[in-house]
Amino acid sequence: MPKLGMEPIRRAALVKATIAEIGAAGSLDVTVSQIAKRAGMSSALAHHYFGGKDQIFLAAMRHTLSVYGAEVRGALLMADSPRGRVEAIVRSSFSQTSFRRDVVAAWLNFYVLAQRYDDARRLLTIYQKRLRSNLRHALRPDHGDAAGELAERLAALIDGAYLRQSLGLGLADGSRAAKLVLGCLPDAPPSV
Amino acid sequence: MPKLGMEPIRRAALVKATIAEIGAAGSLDVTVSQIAKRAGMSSALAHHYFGGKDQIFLAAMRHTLSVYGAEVRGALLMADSPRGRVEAIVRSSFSQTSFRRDVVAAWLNFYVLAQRYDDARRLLTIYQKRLRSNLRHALRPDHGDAAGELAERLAALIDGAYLRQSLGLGLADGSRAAKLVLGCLPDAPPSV
Amino acid sequence: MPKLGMEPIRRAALVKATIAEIGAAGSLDVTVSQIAKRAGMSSALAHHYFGGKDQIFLAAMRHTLSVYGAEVRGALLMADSPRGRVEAIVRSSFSQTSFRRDVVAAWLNFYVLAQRYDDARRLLTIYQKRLRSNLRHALRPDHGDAAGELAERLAALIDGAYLRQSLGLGLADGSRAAKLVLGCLPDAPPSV
Amino acid sequence: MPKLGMEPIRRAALVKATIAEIGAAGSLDVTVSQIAKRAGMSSALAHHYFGGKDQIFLAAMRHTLSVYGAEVRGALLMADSPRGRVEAIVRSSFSQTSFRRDVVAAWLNFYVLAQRYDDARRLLTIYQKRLRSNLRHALRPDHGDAAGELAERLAALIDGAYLRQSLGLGLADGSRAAKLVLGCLPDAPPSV
DNA sequence: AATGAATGAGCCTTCATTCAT
DNA sequence: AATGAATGAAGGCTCATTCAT
Repeated sequence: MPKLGMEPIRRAALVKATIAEIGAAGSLDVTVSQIAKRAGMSSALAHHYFGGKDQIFLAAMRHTLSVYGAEVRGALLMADSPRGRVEAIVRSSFSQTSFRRDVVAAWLNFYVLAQRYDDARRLLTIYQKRLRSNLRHALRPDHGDAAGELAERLAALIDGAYLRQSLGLGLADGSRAAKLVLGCLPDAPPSV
Repeated sequence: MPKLGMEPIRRAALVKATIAEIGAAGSLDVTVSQIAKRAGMSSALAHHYFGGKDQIFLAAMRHTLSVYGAEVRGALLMADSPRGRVEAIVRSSFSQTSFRRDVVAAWLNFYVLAQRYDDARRLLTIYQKRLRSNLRHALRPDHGDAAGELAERLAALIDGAYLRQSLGLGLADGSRAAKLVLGCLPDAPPSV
Repeated sequence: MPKLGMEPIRRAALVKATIAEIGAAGSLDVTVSQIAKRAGMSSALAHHYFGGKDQIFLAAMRHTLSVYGAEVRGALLMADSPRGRVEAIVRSSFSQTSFRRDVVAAWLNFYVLAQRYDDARRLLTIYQKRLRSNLRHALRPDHGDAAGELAERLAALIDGAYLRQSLGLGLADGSRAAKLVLGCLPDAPPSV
Repeated sequence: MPKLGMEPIRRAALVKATIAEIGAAGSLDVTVSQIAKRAGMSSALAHHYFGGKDQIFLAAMRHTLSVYGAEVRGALLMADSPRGRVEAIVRSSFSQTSFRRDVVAAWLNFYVLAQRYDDARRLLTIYQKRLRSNLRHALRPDHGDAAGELAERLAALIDGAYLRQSLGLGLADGSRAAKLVLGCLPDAPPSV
């Protein structure tokens, strides 16, 4: 029963299915047919809307990172102190949307994708830069010149926690992961 | 002209070639033929010695992690203070053998492998446990009860730095990465 | 906003687009979508009007051959001597409408089509017969019993020139091709 | 039962099967699997030896034209007069090896292939050039300056006869085709 | 009249793996 | 010890065709 304006619906379904499928397989060795099937359509249609497997992956990446970005921005709006802003960023990283098993597995594989496709690398690089930049700004008021290095460290810690989670070892609880990361900050601002 | 004792030589060549090939491709999408070719033999022989592709990958993982482990042990022998031991561990993680572009790429893909094969997961889990354990022991004298959490944090930082390196963003210089990680430690032992 | 009498317009557009597309591709490996796009409509509509790909091809063939046939008839009307009639036929074969690069490429592919579809073979067979018959009639007055063989030879020469043209080697100039063909005729009628 | 030195055997079998298959289908719409099956092997092996479909086609072309070329050269050796040399060339073109139904169908499709691949075009162009050159040389002694034009004409006639044969109309008998072509020559040398 | 939506079927190609030598 | 030969299985992608609107 074909209707009009199916495109965005189909694309969204495929993106969602892609993440789920990568998560389930734990790798990019996922067939377009599997993805399409999970999304409830034929593989031909998936090709029709995305043009190819790579672009499906790319779209899934973009989606994942943009959802994460939106979550960070949302959390930042709620924060009312520098320290609160830092915590908002870190907690967003371990929210229930982003720290789910399959999303983390997909995220890990995006790093693999980035080794092959410039587009993917660019996306991840931007994400890394933005994360550090957000942290730096939030850290500056309390930590001054140390903000840069601290941001770098927090960011690396976040990624490290993700990696651990991907092994299924972690910290299943996002809030414990957040605590581990935040513990890295000097209790009191360096000056004053 | 059959030669004697070729087996260990062939296996070593294949393991080395596997890491190089994964590094070059940036993913596990590497054919046995490619690996065998780089190792200077037929793909049939590679199968003969390892039984299958998965086992080649596993062997490459084992090799990488065991080299790393040996390096850590070696560095620990040289250290003469608790703090020195911590630094030894961290520095080993960023040594020129382990922090090379292709080795890091391979390492990243081992995490992907771990999603699929229990053997691989076990290897990585052991590595993670041993790393934390080593760090904990080295930290205990100076940091007491905080050692556990600090070890966790240092370990995550190391992995995070690797991830960054895999994007080619890093810290090409291992010593800078080490500094970043070590900076996480309280300058002075908590209790004096 | 349905329009009336669109059918002949659409069909004509599709036929024209088909020849152009075959000419551009140099083969029958042309998708219905390509044809439809060039004709400014959806592929579904092309199917609606023609029923299927084969029939689109057939229609393009019919059109090409019938245009050629019309041109020959027109030229014959102008001729006022037996020899003139022969020349008219030959010149029509190399007219600017028929001897264009893409039309020749399409024509070549019609021979391929004729290997597969009886309808196509029938069309080409009729064209061949008619060409020979026209030539024979025009040759009879001057060449008597030799007319049959001469007709056969002229017809083969024409096709040979087309084949050459399809390689892009030709005789880009149709008039030179005509001269080559006509040179085959004995300068003076055999008897008298 | 794998043996050594299979490559030339396999390649030859594939080339032969390709011509047969194209001949049977009447077009290039032939799958690698069909060809491989007829040649008694898997399609994977066909790819292994040729690298791809196009190259299989190219090889079939090369083979066909080189067999034809060899036949012409052989016939020329036997001829002992200029006129005999001309006849040798023409007769070779209609020999039982070259004028078979399937070979002619394949030959026709090579012209189609030439529209797409430069390599194919080059092959056919060379064949055309060589044919004309051979004819010119053989005609020169008897026909002097007219040799060029006569050669052109004979060559076109030969191709035209092939085209007719491809429709299944012809001249099933090669010797009648040869007679038709040779009849184009002035009975007596122009100057005596 | 016209089209976007949708799919089943099929093809080229790749690859891990096996086997006889 | 070592390899060329060989294949089954599978995947990405294309396309003619149909259908509901």
